[in-house]
Amino acid sequence: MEEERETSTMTCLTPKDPLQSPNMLVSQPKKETTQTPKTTRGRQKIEIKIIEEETKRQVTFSKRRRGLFKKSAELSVLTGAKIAVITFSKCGRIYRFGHVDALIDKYLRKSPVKLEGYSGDNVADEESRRPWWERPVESVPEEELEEYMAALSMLRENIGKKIVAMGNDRTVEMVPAWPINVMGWKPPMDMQNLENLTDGITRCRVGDQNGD
Amino acid sequence: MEEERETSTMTCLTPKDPLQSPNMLVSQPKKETTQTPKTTRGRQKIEIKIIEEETKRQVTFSKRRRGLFKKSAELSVLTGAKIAVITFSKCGRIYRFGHVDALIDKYLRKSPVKLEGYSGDNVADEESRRPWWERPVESVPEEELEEYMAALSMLRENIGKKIVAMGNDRTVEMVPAWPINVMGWKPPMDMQNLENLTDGITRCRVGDQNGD
DNA sequence: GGCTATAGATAAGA
DNA sequence: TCTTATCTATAGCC
Repeated sequence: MEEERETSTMTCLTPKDPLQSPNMLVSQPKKETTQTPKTTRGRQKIEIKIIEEETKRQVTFSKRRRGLFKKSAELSVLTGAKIAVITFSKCGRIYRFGHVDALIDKYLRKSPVKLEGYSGDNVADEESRRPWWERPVESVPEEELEEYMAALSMLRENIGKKIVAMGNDRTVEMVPAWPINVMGWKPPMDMQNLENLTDGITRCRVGDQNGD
Repeated sequence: MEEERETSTMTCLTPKDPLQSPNMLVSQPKKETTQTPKTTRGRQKIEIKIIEEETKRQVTFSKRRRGLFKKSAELSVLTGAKIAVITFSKCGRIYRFGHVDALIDKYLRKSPVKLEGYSGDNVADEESRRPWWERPVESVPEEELEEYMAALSMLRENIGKKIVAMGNDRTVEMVPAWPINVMGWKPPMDMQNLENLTDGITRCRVGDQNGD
């Protein structure tokens, strides 16, 4: 892979291979003749760099975002992982995948509850490495916990709901019943469990079983 | 595409095509003969459903997560979008892509600053739909703003740094200088700008130019 | 981890 | 949007 088929590292519009006789389709016993009778150029290799052309960039963003979300959904279903994706398009439009709010929440909970006063990495005791909901309340400085939880629940509320309320600006909500709802791609029945993508809190502790 | 090549919707280990003469490689003028002399089965079509087998699932998670992150990086570079991906593997190990903390922060900022007292969706005035940093301070209830910002910066601090401090548990930090750092895939020079993935605040207002 | 061959994603063009 | 031809990701193995 990555075999550098040719020196197409400059532009990808090398003006060769001019598509002759555009009426021949597949299953043509193409030999080593230099001419390839095709109807289109097919997918061209592109350089991974900013696409300057406005229209082209939008098309690419749309296609690839769709692809990315589909991949996310597949990974999620195949492996049972919880996944969240947020994209900000170049001009601030937001697309989300997966129940981002719940995941962010979950994500934040994995952080140690101690904040400024956190003494460093030598806190190796199991206690601080557990998600807070499994931790005895006493092990946490009261004020911090309260503030933290308040912040969390506050933020959680907002993340999930308020974005939707902004539907009339350029922010786009991308969390339907189906994480992906692209045309021509209907999720198989097996993907129904994507619904629980971020439902509730998995009781699986940090370091409980094997890693993956 | 999606041509349902055969009824392989059950398992993917249909015991046919037993790999005969495994010494022939590519550029073989394969005709419509039923037998395909290959060295491997190649990629097999799989059903998108939970992979029960532990080992297999882990391998798939690893491969596909890598692919997902690569796709994310590409999308980001190609279109200039800011992207964050968080994955929780089945047993709580966290993988992040992109500067998630900054993006979450940015994401949160798009939410209306008013919290509990928020009067609903009828707040159509431009003011509330702008990111807060472009909003006159007077338009925001003082206490709320203060609390909100405090929470944000607090969380921001944590998200980025504390997770790293947990390196000795099963949580894995995936935000190197390079969003992707997979073996055999070295980012082209053009991808250097991934560094700024979430740097600073884009001055692009909501609804400023064209959407994408 | 690395290798093949195939499944799947997608750049161009219509 | 829809199609086509290619490029790229990855399932099954070692």
